[in-house]
Amino acid sequence: MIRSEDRPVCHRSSPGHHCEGCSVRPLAVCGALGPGELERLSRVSSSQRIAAGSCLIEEGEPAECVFTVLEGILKLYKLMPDGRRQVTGFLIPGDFVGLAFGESYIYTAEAVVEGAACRFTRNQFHRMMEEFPALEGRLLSKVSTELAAAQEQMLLLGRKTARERLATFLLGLARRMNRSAGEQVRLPMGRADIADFLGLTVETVSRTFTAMRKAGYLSTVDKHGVVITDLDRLREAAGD
Amino acid sequence: MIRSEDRPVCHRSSPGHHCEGCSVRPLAVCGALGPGELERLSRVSSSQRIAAGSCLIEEGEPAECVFTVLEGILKLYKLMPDGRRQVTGFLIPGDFVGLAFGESYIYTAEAVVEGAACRFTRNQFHRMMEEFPALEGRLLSKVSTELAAAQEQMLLLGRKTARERLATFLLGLARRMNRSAGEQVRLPMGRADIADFLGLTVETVSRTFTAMRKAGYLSTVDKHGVVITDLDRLREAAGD
DNA sequence: CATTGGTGTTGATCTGGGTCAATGCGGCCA
DNA sequence: TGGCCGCATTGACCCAGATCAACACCAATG
Repeated sequence: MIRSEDRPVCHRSSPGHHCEGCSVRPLAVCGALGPGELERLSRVSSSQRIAAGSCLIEEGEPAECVFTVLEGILKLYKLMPDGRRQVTGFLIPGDFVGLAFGESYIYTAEAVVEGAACRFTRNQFHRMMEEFPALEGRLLSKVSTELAAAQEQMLLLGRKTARERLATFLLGLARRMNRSAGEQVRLPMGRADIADFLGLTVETVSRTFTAMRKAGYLSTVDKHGVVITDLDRLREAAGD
Repeated sequence: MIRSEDRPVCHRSSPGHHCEGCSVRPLAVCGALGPGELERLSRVSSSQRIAAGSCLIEEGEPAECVFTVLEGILKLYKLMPDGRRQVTGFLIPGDFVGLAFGESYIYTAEAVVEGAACRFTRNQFHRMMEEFPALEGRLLSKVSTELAAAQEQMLLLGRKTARERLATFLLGLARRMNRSAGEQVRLPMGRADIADFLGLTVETVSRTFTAMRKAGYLSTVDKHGVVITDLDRLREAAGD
């Protein structure tokens, strides 16, 4: 296991950037704002690169900032004292990070691949929400979507078999990445991350991939590429 | 298993009620509003009783209304086609029900014991939120809290042992009901509901209760009462 | 080009919790 | 007062997935 002192550190860049030209804005909470408001937003935000394997925020640390993912993939996870880990989700550009009701972050957000995020202090973001209720509305909608996904994941973790879990995961990923059957789905995360997301071990994930390959549901390209070759049967294997 | 056609039906009462006098308001989203605004709210809401075992909303049904729990306990759950069930949470007075981004409810809300709820149509509630952003703020805060609880539950379902799950559940319940060690915690739900919440079977829940009783962590009063007799060891058993 | 370390796969074995089945135990109604 | 009926508990056995161990496959490094 990688401990925090082994991980690369986030590089913090200067705030000289422009929200108007931001390509993820339509996807993000900031999509709620008009041109004049974006000017205000630009002044209170700053972008930063995130090296692969580095943590944007860490569970238990004081929650001072919130972020919008600009680029890359992040994984969110919680740890138990003995090292058991549960990945609670993967974030893609446009997603919001850092919601913490209380003083501290309740999960760690670690970059799976190199990326970037847009940072606000919680205070400034709060002020922006008070000033522009549309921002709060967008955030509510984002958080609600996340809650729905979390409930779906509880069903997966509480009641699905290993095969159903992996099938559900792959279908969800394909849908989220707008891939249809036949197209390649990229899995930027490693087997350990998938296992910790699905509540399984790496061995079981690996065996289940092999079983699905043999059953003809899918083929794997290299260790990060999957092609769904029989969508119906994969759907059936997902069980719901 | 109880199918919907066997269940009692919700009784719908008239809208003649007053938000000002509402005892759960301080806990609920409506706590955001002032006296004049409550007058408006009274006009678009109506209260209804919920018989034990009846469903306030059902997974897959068109999502027309949202609710605040006034009284009683509800369980939220999702079903798989073959009947496997995951309880995603229990609601107490002040909690909000019915968030559904999309056309349909994504879970069923069923009364564990007889209770009551305050109903709004989604449209009217939306209009109220646009008019009074503070309402949206309170809802965001409620939903964020629920999301945090859902992430905690993912850790439980994905990574904890049966003993850890039950210990975590009991500690959470005691905290939520403001009970300290030595006081009785009431479990209005049956073993099947607990099992479906913790991703276990009734047999395992029962065996784990027995093991904890024998180990001296707790004693059971009747089948719905639990007294935590050794808080430290129960905390230790929760593992985190 | 050999070496090493990180990641994935496969095999053998073990076990926590599931499954199946019997029994206990009130509460309720006739 | 006895006979259900709906839970909860307990016991015996089983199995999906965990654990432990070996090995394969690069990519990076000297």
